[in-house]
Amino acid sequence: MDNSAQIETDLRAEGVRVTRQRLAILHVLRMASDHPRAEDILTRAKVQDPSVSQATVYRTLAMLEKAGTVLKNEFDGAGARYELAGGAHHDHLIDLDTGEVIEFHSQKIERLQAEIAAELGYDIEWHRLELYGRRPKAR
Amino acid sequence: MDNSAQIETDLRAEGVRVTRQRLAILHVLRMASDHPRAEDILTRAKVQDPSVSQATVYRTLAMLEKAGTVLKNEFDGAGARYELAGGAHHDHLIDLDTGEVIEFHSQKIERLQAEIAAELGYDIEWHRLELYGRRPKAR
DNA sequence: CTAGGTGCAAACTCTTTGCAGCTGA
DNA sequence: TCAGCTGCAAAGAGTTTGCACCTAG
Repeated sequence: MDNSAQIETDLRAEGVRVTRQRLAILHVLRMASDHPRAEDILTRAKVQDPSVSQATVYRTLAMLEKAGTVLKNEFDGAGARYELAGGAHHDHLIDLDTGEVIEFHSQKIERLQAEIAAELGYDIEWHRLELYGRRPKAR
Repeated sequence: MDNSAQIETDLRAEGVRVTRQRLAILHVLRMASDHPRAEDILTRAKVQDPSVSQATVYRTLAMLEKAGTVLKNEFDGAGARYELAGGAHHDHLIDLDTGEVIEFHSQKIERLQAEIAAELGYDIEWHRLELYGRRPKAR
């Protein structure tokens, strides 16, 4: 079954207009295998639609984030990095040498987090787990 | 034994000058039970020494961070928040209603993180774990 | 047709930096 | 003494916003 246009359908259902610019930005996010910054998204979106502006990229990303369609990450404090929320929840491992971002998931850690929060009297709404490491040099 | 001036001693040993401004900033960090932002630190430091400037706060925090004396956190993307590194390692639970930051530590989670990284072929250098939650309403 | 979206450029927030004068060791 | 530190103010980086025009539905 083809659900590649599901996001657009959902947006329309919420009364959000599906514009050329938004389609270009969504296309970029769908194609991205990295976690691009706003600037990267702008550059790539302009390929498909040169009229896209920086302001629209930021406004669209904010809109999609609020809608739960995209996730905003702040890995290194040098500007946010975005990804489509589509798949299963995951955390990130950032390679300190290459900057590469690896996604992973651990049900055990998720469970432990919930337990710890419960002990402190809290319900977790969301969380952020980032591991920063290096691939040991082969010798 | 009194080691309240250990940081100053260490800094001097590294050839770093212990100035009035730096003492004021260190004092603020030692007194803080919250995780103040640069702006808060400036305001509080000015009480003890009105000559402290914004530039010096940022320069001193950067210096202390590099020295491993302070930890820089970026909880909400609205400016970094600092704390003295002195104690044991811990992670943070942020109360979404009050903004309060609670520190916690779990040896189990630390261990799991290392295991996961190892499976992916990495050694963890450092990590960031933040839980965002709410205290369930009593009923 | 018209409410919502857009480009442009200016404004904002947080942080960094160049420079000339100051000061701790 | 004098290298390192400081305040000031200007510059940067990333993001947000006001406004007049545009366009999807």
